[in-house]
Amino acid sequence: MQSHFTESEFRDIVLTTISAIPEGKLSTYGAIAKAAGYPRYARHVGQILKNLPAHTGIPWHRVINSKGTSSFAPGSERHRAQIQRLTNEGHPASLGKAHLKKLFWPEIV
DNA sequence: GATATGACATGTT
DNA sequence: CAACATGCCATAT
Repeated sequence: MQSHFTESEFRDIVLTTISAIPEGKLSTYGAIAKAAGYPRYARHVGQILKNLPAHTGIPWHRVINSKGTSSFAPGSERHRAQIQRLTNEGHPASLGKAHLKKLFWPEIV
């Protein structure tokens, strides 16, 4: 696969995939990458979301790391925002791996 | 090209 | 459970 990123094909499919996460469910960077058809591109999923505008329809807050935690620096604005929204959608403050597995979203678009 | 850097993941200590 | 080590791969310097 060489650099698909030039055409932003990867970016589009990733955002589409994330948009498909049902409310109340969660997913991880790795799972999104995989579902999008790019295994091992977990870091890049993060890179894409990082450059995402603050106000967007993309449910970026439903994407967390494999530990079940927000991948932000504690105390940062986005970190709180994510936790806030997740709590809002009915998730416990601290997500264990078991919990994460239950609410996981493994579907292919 | 070489090195450093990431909203990551997984396996060992 | 936490800290560390490796693997991963595009981007930036």
